[in-house]
Amino acid sequence: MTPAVTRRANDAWEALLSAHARLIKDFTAEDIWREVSMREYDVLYTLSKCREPLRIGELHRDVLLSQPALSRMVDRLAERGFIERQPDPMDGRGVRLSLTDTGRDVQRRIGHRHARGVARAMTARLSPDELRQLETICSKLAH
Amino acid sequence: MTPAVTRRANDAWEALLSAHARLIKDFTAEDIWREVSMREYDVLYTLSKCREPLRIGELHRDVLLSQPALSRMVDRLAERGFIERQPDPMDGRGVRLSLTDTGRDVQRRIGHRHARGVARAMTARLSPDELRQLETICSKLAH
DNA sequence: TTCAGCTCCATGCAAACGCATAGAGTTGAG
DNA sequence: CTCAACTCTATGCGTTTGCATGGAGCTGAA
Repeated sequence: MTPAVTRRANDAWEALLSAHARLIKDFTAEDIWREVSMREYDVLYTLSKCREPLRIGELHRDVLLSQPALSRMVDRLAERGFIERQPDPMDGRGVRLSLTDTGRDVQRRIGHRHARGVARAMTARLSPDELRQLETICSKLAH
Repeated sequence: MTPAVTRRANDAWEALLSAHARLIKDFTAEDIWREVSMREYDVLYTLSKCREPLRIGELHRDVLLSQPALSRMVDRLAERGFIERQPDPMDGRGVRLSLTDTGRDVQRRIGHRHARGVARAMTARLSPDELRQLETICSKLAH
């Protein structure tokens, strides 16, 4: 690997990091996180994408939290009536998580408002073509 | 804004978020964070880029931490001898931060190893052209 | 010059985090 | 069948975080 490519890779990572930080700050500043924090929303959103109940371990692959932190967040969200924990009939160690009706409702409501903020921020800075490129490239990075 | 563009914007953001989470996890797993955590490194790195001492407020623009959290992280890093706080002669409220020699040394050492990990991860998934596109697009998002 | 309003950083405090580890359940070699 | 090794989730504990706020210093209109 040439020094030039190494340099380019690091510049790209630094830019990604800056973009992420900037956008997270912008989105956090939006006044829609009264019911759930952005991190909690992330969990609800991930669950909303799956028809079948998710194991905590599977959820952990998508969420940037340690397993214990995620376990406790699930505690709180269950306590508040947003998600439901059920023992996994296939595996006595496991837990199956699903949204409650309330949880699904909250996710949809917050999600709708959040999505508008995301669209506003992204389209203000990028062309449709750039949006497509970004998604393609980031998808490669994620897998 | 058409629904299709809104959709595209949200897909791009979701991909960016996934890529970020995945890479952060990968980099965190690297065995180079004995002396400083990745978040602490981020502060040292930001300071290393600036010739003149930085104000905490300026640092705060680059780092994804609340102002109080950053203030305390600076405390700890100063306590450990990595950075130096000096009163700002121009502004009695302000503090000017700079790396100590030790801090600069640690930043360089960790930075070198980290950069190799970054290059490895990024070039394994993206072509040089994609790296360039990613940097261009993310730079637009960051400003 | 004064002082109300602002900016900057630090601190009190409760919530949330990560690391290490425990406990319960699964799996596969013998 | 047995049991050592492994997987999955939860818990103990010290650290770090964010929110609310405090105190000191700046600034500009009166």
